Amino acid sequence: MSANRSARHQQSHERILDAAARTVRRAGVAGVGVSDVMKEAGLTHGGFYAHFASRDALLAEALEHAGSQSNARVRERMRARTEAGETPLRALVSEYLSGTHMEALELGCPVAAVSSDLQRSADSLREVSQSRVRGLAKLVEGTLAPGVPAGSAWAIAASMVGAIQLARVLGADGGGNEVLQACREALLAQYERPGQQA
Amino acid sequence: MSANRSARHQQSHERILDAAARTVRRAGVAGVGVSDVMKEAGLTHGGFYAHFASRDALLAEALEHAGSQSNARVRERMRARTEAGETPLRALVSEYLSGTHMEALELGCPVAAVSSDLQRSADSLREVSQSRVRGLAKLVEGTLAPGVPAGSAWAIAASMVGAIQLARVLGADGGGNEVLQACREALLAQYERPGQQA
DNA sequence: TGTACATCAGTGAACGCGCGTTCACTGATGTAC
DNA sequence: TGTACATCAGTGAACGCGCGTTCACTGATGTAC
Repeated sequence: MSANRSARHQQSHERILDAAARTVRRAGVAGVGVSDVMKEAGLTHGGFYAHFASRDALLAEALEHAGSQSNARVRERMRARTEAGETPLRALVSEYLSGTHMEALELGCPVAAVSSDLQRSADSLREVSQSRVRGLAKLVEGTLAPGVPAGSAWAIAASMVGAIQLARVLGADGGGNEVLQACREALLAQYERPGQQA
Repeated sequence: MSANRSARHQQSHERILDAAARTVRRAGVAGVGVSDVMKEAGLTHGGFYAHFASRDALLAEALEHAGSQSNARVRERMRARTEAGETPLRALVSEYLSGTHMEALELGCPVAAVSSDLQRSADSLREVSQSRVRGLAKLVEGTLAPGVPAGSAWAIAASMVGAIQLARVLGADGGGNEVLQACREALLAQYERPGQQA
């Protein structure tokens, strides 16, 4: 069959990465344990070093993975909204600042999930951290109405990241939804121009 | 002299708390080690449990301490600005989103420093986390111009927290200052009304 | 003022535990003839 | 098609280390007379 050794190896690699990408968002950078991740991937800890040079190397790949995964997820959900007539900005804001995203720590935006860790991340994570942050800004930039200065992308990205974090700290039953709503309204009031189309 | 045993004990307690409040912001919740904190307070690790029931108890007190410390610091710096004629909102935004605050992780706002940790904080930290977040919103609320809806405090707090985090990830030489500037401008454009006074 | 005693903040060795990492081994898979 | 061999992904015991926590002890400080 087509399943040569390399393919099996690669499948395991991806399962490990997937588990780590979920774990790092759920438990934070310090909460990623080699044994736990391997167990979640259906393996034992000993085989880890056939896949990654070190825990640090795993973390860097996992962050990258979480970022593109989450990006793809948001973009896809946005598409349904823009096709229904929402402006790109409204689609993004509605998805990113949704109750669903607030509760989906494990599958959500890694920048929001671990930004405090990234602030002080070791050299091995610095690069991927910055590229994830820039990726988020790029995502926002693509939704700006014409005439809105490009620097606004940073203001919007910052609002979204901060809002979902504060909302998560308060919890859904502690005022989190009100925080999200206030931020959605503020962003749309300031940056959405009526009549704009995808 | 007036230095009875209780007073000495209390002085040590405060030095430990101070060290922990700095450490938790610099290194994150997971980065707080009992031995290191005690060493930074000029003591050995063995004496720790005469001061705190557990590491968790220290963390809760340290967060509280960091919060009021940082709050007092911001309020004081704001006073100089409002006395010079700035609106309270501008004073807050200028201080919170300053390069100084970006670089002063250890003495800055603990919500911004450890919010990712707070999102998933254990039960022992949940309460103090939420009260710190609410405290930040209260600080913002006190600066709102008349007529601005109270819910805006959440939008502003979220923007500030997110902005300083993204700026820190990028670093001063990686675009962090631009992020701060974009956020300052966005917030003032949306919420500051000219002619308002402290 | 001086001596004997009680208090108690702080010391440092020791503990059990879980972590990241290593390594000799197993056993399933694919290849050669 | 069948047998012998090579490859290599994954296993699980073991390691050194640093962590949070405990505890018997020290020695400085304050009190009693």
